[in-house]
Amino acid sequence: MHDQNSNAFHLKPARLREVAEAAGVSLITASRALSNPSLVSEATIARVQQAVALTGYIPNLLAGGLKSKRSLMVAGLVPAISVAQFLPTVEALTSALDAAGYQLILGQSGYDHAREEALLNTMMSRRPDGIVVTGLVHSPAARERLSRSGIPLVETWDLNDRPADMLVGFSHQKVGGAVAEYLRSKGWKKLGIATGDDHRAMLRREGFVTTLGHDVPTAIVPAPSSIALGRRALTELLTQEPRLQAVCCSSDTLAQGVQIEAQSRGLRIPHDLAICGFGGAEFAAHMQPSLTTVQIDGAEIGRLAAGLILQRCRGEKVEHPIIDVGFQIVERHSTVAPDPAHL
Amino acid sequence: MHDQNSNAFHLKPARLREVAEAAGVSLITASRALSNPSLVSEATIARVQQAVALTGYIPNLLAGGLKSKRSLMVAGLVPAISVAQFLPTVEALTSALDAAGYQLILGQSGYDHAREEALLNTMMSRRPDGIVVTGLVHSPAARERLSRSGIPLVETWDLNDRPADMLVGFSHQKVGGAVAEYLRSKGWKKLGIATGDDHRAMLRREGFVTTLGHDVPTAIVPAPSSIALGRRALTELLTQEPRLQAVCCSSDTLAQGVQIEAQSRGLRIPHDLAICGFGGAEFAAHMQPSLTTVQIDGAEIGRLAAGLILQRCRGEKVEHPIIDVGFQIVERHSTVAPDPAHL
DNA sequence: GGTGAAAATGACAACGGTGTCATTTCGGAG
DNA sequence: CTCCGAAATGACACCGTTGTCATTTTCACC
Repeated sequence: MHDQNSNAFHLKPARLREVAEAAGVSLITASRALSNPSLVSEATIARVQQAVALTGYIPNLLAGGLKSKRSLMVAGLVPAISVAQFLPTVEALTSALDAAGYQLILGQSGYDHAREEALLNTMMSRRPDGIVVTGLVHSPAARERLSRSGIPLVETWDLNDRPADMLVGFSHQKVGGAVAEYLRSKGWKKLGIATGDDHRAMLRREGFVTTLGHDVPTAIVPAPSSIALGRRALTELLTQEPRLQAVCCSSDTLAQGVQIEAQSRGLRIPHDLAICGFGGAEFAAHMQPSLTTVQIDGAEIGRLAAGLILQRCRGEKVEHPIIDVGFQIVERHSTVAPDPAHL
Repeated sequence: MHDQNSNAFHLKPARLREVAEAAGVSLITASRALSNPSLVSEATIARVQQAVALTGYIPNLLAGGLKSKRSLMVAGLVPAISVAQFLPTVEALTSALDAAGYQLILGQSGYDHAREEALLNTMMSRRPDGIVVTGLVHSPAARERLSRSGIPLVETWDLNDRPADMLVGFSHQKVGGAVAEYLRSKGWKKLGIATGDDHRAMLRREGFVTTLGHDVPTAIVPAPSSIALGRRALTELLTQEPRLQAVCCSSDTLAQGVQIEAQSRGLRIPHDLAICGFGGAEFAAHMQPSLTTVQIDGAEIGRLAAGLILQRCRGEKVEHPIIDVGFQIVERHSTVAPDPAHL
């Protein structure tokens, strides 16, 4: 066995017991030195840390979590990772949790309620210390299970008087209404709407239509949206209403597709067609002409959600379990008539 | 206590023991009925499943994983979630793992080697059944720890003769070289490069420069890239070389910024400036003019990575632990001279 | 020096499952 | 009817850590 030395490293990985032995303390003292140092003397902490380095010890959070009932994991559910809207939220959520020693387990519910329910069950079997979902939890059975489990839950990107637990979002109806009023205030008369078929987009459409007080040309495309779907949507809208003046889109990507299709038809924007997006994507500001959009602070939603979960994990009382982060219409060239006289 | 009944649900959640009692079988039989049904009679399985429904049992994967040494989790590391390039990979990875009953724990290493190392340690303490990183594992200490741990590891989005364990990727040097040759073959002479400062982008640049055989105007911007950084990069390149004819960009987003800046300066694309992106983003096809880019099948990388991990988890031997998924230059209008005479 | 409270440490059991090996049941062959 | 192997079930210990309670040590103060 010429390589007996190197093989020594292939022995069973060190457990806390080995660390404790190496440090000359009891198992439980070693445990505290690592996870609750305030209970242990400085000298002992140092010895234990030295022993950790020596043995190459890697804690086992499965074992720790089992006993302590703190898994230090938070489950996060998004419809699909590729939905750009939610990225800043997921990113901020991951960062904020990580800073507190928590990690995110990611799940894709795929805009499917049955899938969402199954995924929540799977997630719950990991005993996460919190769950963050984008959108509301739709399945009543899942809501019931979640509330029974006592796991802190944050619903995001939506608003509701009676959330399952906590909530960080904004009112999609209000967004739709605000866009309708905004476009009308700019003098556009023949309005249309191009929208994905997901729940939240439908709420915005509802607000849009309700505020206008009458039905409008509508193109509904399957979520998630894409440039190609945006092009198709405008084609459909123009079939419904050739004299269309403005389009409200359920995402910036869709709006981009609408604009590309419009330009390829020789329509001048906004003179012949005004466009409003949703989401506040970076590229919206750089489009030619730049795109008016509804800005949502997705990162803030993620941070706030993490904050709520962490507060609960620390056992603190959450004063405001419902947070409305609002929204903001960012006016750009795509909706500002260069020559109001044409109206 | 008018609601004693409903309070009954707030009792401690059911454990497998309670399920077994309700089903009239032993604890261990209940365990097998759920996790290894082939060992249990049909009738018993049915009774256990009924008992599960009755008690509202939710398994505890922390406990199961502790004993069985299968956590059913895979750790995934990306530099940042917002990096669009990796999204299809993460999405496909999540889906493929989910189909096999595994979930992904997500971590953001933030282009920082120290952070990467710390994050890998944290991840390892969760005893994942596999680890997938985008890019190579850079820290030697982390590589050492990982290989000692025996956790299946897949490095992605890069290529290397001696991966830490397994690898799914492609050669960035070759990409750089291929783009250089392609642009030269199209007749462009004064080439420049706009690139993020991350490791892989630098490798592409190396391939680009090596193939050309001489230094070129270079604008290096901090990762992650953005449209704004693309605009700035072109400004810098034009300062270095006012007669610049073509720009190789390290991402489609950067290329978009370069194009916007070029157009705002009145440069015609590709007549006055050719642009090549990287990543195969959807919007590249829809830009005006459409953007030539290097297409990578990110989703395939994710699927293959999941496949390798799962093979290892099943104890199968992996025949080809190094997979080169290659790349493809997608030619579009941004690099095809409408009038070769101008050259 | 004695006293008491706080700080530091330790012993033991337990968290909720599954691996391992032992035992029982069952069905078909002789 | 007996016997044997496979199928089905069961008993027990154990995975690696932490909660709980008990014990020892330290130290300020009278």
